[in-house]
Amino acid sequence: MLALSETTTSDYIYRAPVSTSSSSTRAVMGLLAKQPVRRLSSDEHLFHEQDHTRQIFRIESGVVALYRILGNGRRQIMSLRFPGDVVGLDIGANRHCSAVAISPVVARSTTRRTVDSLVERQPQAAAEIIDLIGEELASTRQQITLLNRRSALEKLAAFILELDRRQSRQDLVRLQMSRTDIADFLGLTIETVSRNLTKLKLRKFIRLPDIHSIIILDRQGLSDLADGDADCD
Amino acid sequence: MLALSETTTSDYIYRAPVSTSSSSTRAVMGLLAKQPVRRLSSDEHLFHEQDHTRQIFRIESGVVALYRILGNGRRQIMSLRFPGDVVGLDIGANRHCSAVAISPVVARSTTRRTVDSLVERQPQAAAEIIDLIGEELASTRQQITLLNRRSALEKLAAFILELDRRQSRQDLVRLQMSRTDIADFLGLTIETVSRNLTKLKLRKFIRLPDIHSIIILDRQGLSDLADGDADCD
DNA sequence: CGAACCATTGACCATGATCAATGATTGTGG
DNA sequence: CCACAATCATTGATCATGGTCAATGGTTCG
Repeated sequence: MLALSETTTSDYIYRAPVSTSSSSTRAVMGLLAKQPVRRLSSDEHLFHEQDHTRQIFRIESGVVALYRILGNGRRQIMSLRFPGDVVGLDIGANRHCSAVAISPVVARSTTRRTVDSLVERQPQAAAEIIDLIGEELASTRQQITLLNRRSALEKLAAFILELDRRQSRQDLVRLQMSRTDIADFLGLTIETVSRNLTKLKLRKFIRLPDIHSIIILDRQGLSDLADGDADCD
Repeated sequence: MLALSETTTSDYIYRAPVSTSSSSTRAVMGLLAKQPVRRLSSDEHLFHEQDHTRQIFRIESGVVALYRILGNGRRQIMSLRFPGDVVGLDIGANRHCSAVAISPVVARSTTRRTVDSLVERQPQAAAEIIDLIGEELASTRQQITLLNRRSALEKLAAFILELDRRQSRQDLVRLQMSRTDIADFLGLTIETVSRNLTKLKLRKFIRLPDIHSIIILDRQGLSDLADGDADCD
């Protein structure tokens, strides 16, 4: 989905956040930074739900979706992971979710084993892992508040702002994914996504210069919507 | 998890699961087990969203809700924690959610500082913490699949089965919480909860001997509903 | 016994899913 | 390079689920 030649440089490339947060060493991140890059094309899997062994990835560019297939056959995207994010750390017994590139992705990866032995040599690295999983937990909780009891319009407003935040762009948001991906992430249908994007456009909150781009015109308006402080429908 | 043969009195008390899973030492759990018990009554908070310091609890009996207040004033319960579960480990920067007892609760608690110094002395304890947070992550993801794209009836069926699993009862499920709590957990209104409970009753999937108890009559039927394999509406 | 709270039930309505048709964009082979 | 196919996005019409408002019933506590 989505061509995207990274030739034209960073226009389509999310930037890795400077340095996420808090504490600890950067031992695990440092380890990952030394790995060779690996390129995945759209729809290529990082790992599957049922995999026993699981590699650990750090995303350099592109978007990765963590998803699960529900009983009714629907795909629920639990989390979107962007450049700078680590994917696959949530190991242990069975974490049952799959990871797939929903845009061309560049990532560096290592094995669980390597990370484990790193922790053995540098016990403080465990604190970093705890931080990283904690971030994933926070993002998953955020997803719950995004999904629940919010109208389609509110979900989309929040989604656009989140993308913008992650891309550290001022106005131009690159979607880098299909309407289906957005729908599966927000728990909507593609029709509803489409309708509410045009609704945001009609309200002059955004412009849609092309199908994979959004220009934010009224950040405050979007923000009010996303927070549920909306004045009306 | 489970087995539970308790007698008399504790009819309303969940038992802690024997030993959750997998790996590592039980150093943190051991530390918690040595703490004095603390009793909280319904609606008493373990901690608030904005708290800086945060204690770490192990629930002995009762139910704790992790929740957040959304912009529209609604309460979203992100996670229900039962006996044997640890609450408050998801520290780090700001995890922004509050924890409240929604039934009388008995818990043991310690401070973050104590756990940290334990990890300093026994680095392997970090692996246990990673496991515990990983469990919380898994449960939060489970909550997403429960919330999203499921009908009210499906949510309730899944909820009842989950409670049953946690109480290791065969047929009798003690709710130990109000309809409002259930609604805030499932992302529904109390009216919808009520209506769909009676719908399950009419279909002979459950009985409702009293307002805080459910008797499972057709586990397979509930299971089919919860998995979305349902035959019809 | 009455008051307060919680749960149930009903009537109505709005949001979003579904079904269906049309447009737009991309990819492929002649 | 164009034509066709295939995929994806948009828009419309209809309907069902669940939210809201409102009234009633049941339980508990003073």
